[in-house]
Amino acid sequence: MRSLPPASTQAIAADLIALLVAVTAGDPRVLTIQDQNALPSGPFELAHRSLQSGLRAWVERQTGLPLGYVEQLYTFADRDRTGAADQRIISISYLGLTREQGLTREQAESSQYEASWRSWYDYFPWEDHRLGTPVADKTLRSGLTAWIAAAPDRTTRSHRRQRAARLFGLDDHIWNEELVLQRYELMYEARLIPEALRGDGSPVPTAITTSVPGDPMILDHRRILATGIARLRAKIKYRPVVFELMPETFTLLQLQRCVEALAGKLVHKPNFRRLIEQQELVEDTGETSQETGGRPAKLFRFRRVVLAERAIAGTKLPISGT
Amino acid sequence: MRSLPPASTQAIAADLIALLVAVTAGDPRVLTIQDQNALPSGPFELAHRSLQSGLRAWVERQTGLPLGYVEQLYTFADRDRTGAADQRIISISYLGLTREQGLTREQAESSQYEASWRSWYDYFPWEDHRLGTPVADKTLRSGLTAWIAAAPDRTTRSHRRQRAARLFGLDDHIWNEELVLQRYELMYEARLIPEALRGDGSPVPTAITTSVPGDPMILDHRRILATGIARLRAKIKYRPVVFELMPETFTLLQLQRCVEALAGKLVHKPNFRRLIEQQELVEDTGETSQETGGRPAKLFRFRRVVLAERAIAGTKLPISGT
DNA sequence: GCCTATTATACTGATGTTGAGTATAAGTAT
DNA sequence: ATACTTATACTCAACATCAGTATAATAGGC
Repeated sequence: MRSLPPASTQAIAADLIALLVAVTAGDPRVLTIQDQNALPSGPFELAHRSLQSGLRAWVERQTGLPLGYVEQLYTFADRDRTGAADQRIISISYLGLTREQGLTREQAESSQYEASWRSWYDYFPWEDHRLGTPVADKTLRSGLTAWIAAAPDRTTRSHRRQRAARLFGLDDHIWNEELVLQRYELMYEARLIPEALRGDGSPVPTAITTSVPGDPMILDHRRILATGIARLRAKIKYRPVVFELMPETFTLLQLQRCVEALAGKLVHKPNFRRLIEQQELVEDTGETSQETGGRPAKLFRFRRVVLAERAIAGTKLPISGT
Repeated sequence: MRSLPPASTQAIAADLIALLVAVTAGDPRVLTIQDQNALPSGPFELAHRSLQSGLRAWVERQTGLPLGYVEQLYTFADRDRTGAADQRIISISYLGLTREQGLTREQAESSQYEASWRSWYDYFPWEDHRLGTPVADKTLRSGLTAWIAAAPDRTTRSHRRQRAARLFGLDDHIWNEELVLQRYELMYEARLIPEALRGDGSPVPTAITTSVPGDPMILDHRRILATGIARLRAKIKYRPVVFELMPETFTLLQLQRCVEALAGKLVHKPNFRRLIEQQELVEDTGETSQETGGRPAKLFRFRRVVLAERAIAGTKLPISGT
């Protein structure tokens, strides 16, 4: 077994990739650059104290966004993810939660990289189940069916059918909104998305491929996005991170809409309110909002103390399996 | 905002650190090298297809261990974690589950690095609550008390008291076995562990420091171990990963002891069995084990199919908050 | 043969959580 | 005024969880 450090002295470089999420107008959005098909990335420099501080410094300087919550997502270094074969880039991806606003003048005016916010459902239309099963499903389904039918033998076919059914909530399986990455991976295997067709010379089933909606991204950025969505959908259930995405004060329905936007499905209103109140996550500001079109709603504020209280204990949000 | 790759071409190297876990004789153990205070690490080479395949190849070749489950833990690159200031090592840590056996001859005979299995409670004695609150607690508690008392002002003191109470289950707080990392970080801040005293020239409260039990490790390896323990303790509750640590056949009590070893606390037997059976995680082999000293116990086998079935749906284990 | 230690198995009840439905209050648009 | 929208407050059944108890089957020591 090898001894300690003697680290390899090869041509390796490190990049930080930022997945910045905000929720605006009931839409979960990600910050993109370059014709809106790439995630912003920055170099990891020796000057940085740590990976996270490197990311924070770089993002806040360049965008002026208030980065509340930041967490490491995943580290990638697959050989085939970058074109060059002799050099290797390690990409450490981070998920950051913020609010869509306050892009610096510099940022807003510079159209060089065309930084802009885009709904993550532009890239994953099949992940939005708020209005029932999305339209994408019809073409997606035929793609899946073709993939299942194309299996070499009976058992493989059966396995594929099972897997597709479980992941996409077919037959009597229920839709599980957390399986974003697994669904993406299945579609990659099934070559239903353009990314799968890069680099190797195997036949391209254009008929299927071109028909499945959802914009692709460069390299494996869409995969990183899938990872982030999955992580966030899981996290909001046991950590009070949603509030990083909310304005200072908000109504309970706004909060609910935000959660629904992230989860991609609707929640039961009375239960949602019960859970929020039971856990004392918010406090009444005494003010009301009349912009709702109906009875004025109380405005609440996040009780910042719970961050200290439950850095530990955790939280619950009612996103059920139905 | 920066464009895409232009990755920095600085002196950066990448290392893979392996946290290999097995459970033997009711003890959760980790593979260590170098006088048993370091985790094995290997280089990340250009030849490797991906990070995970690099780790797998390297571990299995050198140790002959059957690596079942492998997952990425965390990526570190803090400046102060390595001695050298001008070079930067990115360490990607992985958690691997295996069984303690089948170390290759080469491995077993080579005493060069003295690879050996050690109980993770050697490094974290305060994490084992199977026999009630561990003895470590007395010295640990006085350390915490000193840290609380040393706070500069009243509010800080109150916060420290709160935090310590919640993390270590003092007063009427319950012990949460998942907070391994947070406890380690508190102790680091409170300078109750030797690692905290490296590198900077601040005063050393030897009286306290030397009295808190638990072996230190080199660099930030003990922190990585804490991260891994926390991850595993969380994971066994919703993923059937325990079985990677079990022999082919086992009794329900053996399984329970394994879970208890990992969680560091005892579980309620009837409830444990009910949950295991309800979920159909195991199947009867028809054989029994008489090595228990009592009534022969049925031998069970893990139903490998559930890996396919619930790569998705998840699993439950009864590790309660009491 | 009896006692004890060990495990297997079955049941019970209190408590808490969850999903879903209903009723009433307070505003706005027509 | 009326309808429509949203806010807020309850209720209820189904289910899961925690904890405790009782009984049966086997081995080993005395």
